[in-house]
Amino acid sequence: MATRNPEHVAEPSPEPLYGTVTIETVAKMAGVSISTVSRVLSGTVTVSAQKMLAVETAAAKLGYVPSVLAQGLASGRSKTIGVVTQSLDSPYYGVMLRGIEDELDLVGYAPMVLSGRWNAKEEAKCIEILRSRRVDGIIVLAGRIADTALAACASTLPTVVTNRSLSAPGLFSIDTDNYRGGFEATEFLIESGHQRIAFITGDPEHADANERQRGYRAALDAAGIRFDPKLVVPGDFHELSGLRAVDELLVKRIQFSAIFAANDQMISGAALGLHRRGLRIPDDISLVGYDDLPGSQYMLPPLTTVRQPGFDMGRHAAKAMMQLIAGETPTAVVLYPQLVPRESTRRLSR
Amino acid sequence: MATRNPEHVAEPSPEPLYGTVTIETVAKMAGVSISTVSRVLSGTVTVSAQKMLAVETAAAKLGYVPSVLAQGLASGRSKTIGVVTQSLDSPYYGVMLRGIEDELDLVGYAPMVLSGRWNAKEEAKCIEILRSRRVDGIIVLAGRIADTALAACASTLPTVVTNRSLSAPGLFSIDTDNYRGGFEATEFLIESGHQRIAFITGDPEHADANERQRGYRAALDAAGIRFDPKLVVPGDFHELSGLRAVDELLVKRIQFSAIFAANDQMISGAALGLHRRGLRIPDDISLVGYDDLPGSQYMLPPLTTVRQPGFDMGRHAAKAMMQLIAGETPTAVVLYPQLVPRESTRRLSR
DNA sequence: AATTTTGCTTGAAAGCGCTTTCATAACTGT
DNA sequence: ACAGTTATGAAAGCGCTTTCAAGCAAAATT
Repeated sequence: MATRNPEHVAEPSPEPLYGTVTIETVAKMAGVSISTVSRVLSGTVTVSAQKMLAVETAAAKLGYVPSVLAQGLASGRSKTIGVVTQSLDSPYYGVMLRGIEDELDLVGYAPMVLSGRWNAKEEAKCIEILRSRRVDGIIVLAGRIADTALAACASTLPTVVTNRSLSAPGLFSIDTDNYRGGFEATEFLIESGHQRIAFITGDPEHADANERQRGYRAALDAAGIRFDPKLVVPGDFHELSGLRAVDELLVKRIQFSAIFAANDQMISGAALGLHRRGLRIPDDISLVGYDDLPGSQYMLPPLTTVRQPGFDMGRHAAKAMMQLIAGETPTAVVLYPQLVPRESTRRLSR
Repeated sequence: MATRNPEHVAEPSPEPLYGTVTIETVAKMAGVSISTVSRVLSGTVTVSAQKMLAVETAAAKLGYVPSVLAQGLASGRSKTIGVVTQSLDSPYYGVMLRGIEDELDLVGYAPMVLSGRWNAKEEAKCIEILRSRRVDGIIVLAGRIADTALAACASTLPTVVTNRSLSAPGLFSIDTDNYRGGFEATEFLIESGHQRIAFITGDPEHADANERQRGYRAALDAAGIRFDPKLVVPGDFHELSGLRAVDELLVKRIQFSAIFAANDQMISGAALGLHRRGLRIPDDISLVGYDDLPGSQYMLPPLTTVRQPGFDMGRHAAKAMMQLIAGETPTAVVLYPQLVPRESTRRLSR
């Protein structure tokens, strides 16, 4: 909206170059001090309607975009929240990121997402980078970094961690009841008549995976089914480990009628493994996953799984972060996993 | 040359509080000026070995982490590249993000990823936000934003756009040959004996989707197969639209022996649609997708698809950005899509 | 009615933590 | 001894926020 009339323009700057227009430019054009411009923009202090209008007009005319960098330096708040995820292309964490982004967007914050590439060392590096960029807080999604390291981080910067439970000053953790999720999944299978239920574990470094396994075990106990360690096969959350797990089970000729895996991705691998051996789902083997990834309802057959409220967890993590920053104690919310029965399981009649 | 401090002993400072340790703290402890500290840290100018050591020791002892914010303000370079993606949980763009992150990491830059949520307006908003944060450049992944808007952006800030081809000053675009990918996928099907090949389109706002369709059409022509508009069903890149497309095809009783979709996600939906109707893959219908998402090799059956070098595209986009920032003209690279035959297609014997 | 108090708007100025001239001082070599 | 190098510190910003105190009009006091 810049006037092209040269006589009205003081500076011969027809194309307002970004980065060139500063608060001072606006102040001059509006005929006020930069303090006033700052006040109008932040809206913290009352400014006369007349000057307010002048400033707003000038800012609009110049296409003024305040430098968040400068604001951050001056105010000590960068309006940025660092987020450490496992991988930028992880479907599960992706959903959580969406929740975080949505929530932060609402309050004028932006996330800076870095990935730890599934190892604690990289995560620590991410945190260091985020620190150097003076983020106002850090959200760690799951994370393999040690609890102590996280607590140390929290002692100097508001920190929120998801998918695990621990407490420390300045630290807020948000988790779902993985034990319960594991229990319900297993229980569902048992109620459907399954007795020989294999379990593919997640990465033992992730507490949530272990909790799910504990739930599996407890459901077995509750039903009076003897726990058979041969039915538990290690996995690492990725598809390939699910495929391998099935191979192992089959090669060792271990009997089972159902598989419960600590996440959907591994079940997906397991499904392929079964397919390769000519076994059908759910006719021969029933499958239950964990997470309910966006793609899981499109698996063939659609996967019975335990839904993790990833999006909501992301939102809550971001909300908690804002509260932490405001000096409040975040309100603890309880998020429950929920079994979503679909078509990868069948009732065993015998 | 003598230390101003009679006793050159540093403060104990047992718990170095982040944000409290500034360049000045380091300078004092090392007994030099802040200029020297800055020079040691940036390594741009030679500093005597003695002072260098003193500075490095002090910095290490204090746990000094420079403020990238302040550096950015002072130097005009924020060391941050803005990235506009479609959605933070999109599997395809996720892979590209990984490529970008990896490459930027190498040169000390960090990405700030924002998502346009599949619409041009939000994308424009993202760009505005990134601008306000004074990013040194913007990478747009695909994007629905108008070419002109992108060109305008590029005129004031180094810009790289993927998955589409256009040129403007300060703008670099990197794309794969979608026409060719579409052609090869279709050709593969034709060579396997298929004649009635349905096509599920992508979002017409994305140029790459249209190119793939053009390739489909061309392959048909090349083989002398009459193009039947009834075989082309609209999609929007998401799974559900693939499911709906199959429904439509089936309800209308249109004959076809294969489906080629503009991306893997839609094929996944289509597969479910076929499954629901009792049709088997590839026995009854052959399927070819596009992208080769991480999960596609675990589909049941594993999907024949056209691999997009997403990771490499991300890397090259980031590399090009660095060149743009350095004032160089990015070296154009050609990335080719590649057909990956798997098990969702079968040879038609007749 | 005259004067003091209160409350509000406003500009000047001091940073925030760095980079980057610029000028000075300390060394070279000839 | 004089120009030519270097290493170094002082100081001027970068674009904002945020005291601080001044200015001033309205309200309260005498």
